[in-house]
Amino acid sequence: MVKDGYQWRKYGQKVTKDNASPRAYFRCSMAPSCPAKKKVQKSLHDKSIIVATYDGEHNHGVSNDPFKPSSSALNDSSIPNIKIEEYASSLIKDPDFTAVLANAVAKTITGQEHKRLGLNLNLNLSEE
DNA sequence: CGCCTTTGACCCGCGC
DNA sequence: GCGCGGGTCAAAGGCG
Repeated sequence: MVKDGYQWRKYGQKVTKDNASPRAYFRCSMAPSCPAKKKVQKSLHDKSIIVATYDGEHNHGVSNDPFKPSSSALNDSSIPNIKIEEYASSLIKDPDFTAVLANAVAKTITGQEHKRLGLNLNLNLSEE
């Protein structure tokens, strides 16, 4: 399972016609009524690429921001199977992620979360 | 003990 | 109106 700083609870899995790989559906479990949703599926022809589609925005604050140095998300427990450098570089090269990163940085500076809509993260991650 | 994943069934919108 | 495809629910079992 791919972790990104939020707590997700899987509520469904479906194999679609245009993608032989099963697609997983996640919902945010940190807040009781959080509209944020997440769909995870493998890329069509490169099975090592995991595509995570985020829908909606979180109602609640982010208690564990994965991009903050003080966060434990990148330090030890979240990504046991790959190198952090590979993880970071694969994220940084993605334009959509850059927007998220910018938002996260802006939030650490301003203390406010900026509005953002659905986004697509193409993570070069291995599946757990 | 509580939260999570799993899995099949159900539901809903759309095209024919 | 029916069939199909995609999204969600909910019960059961597992793991920390």
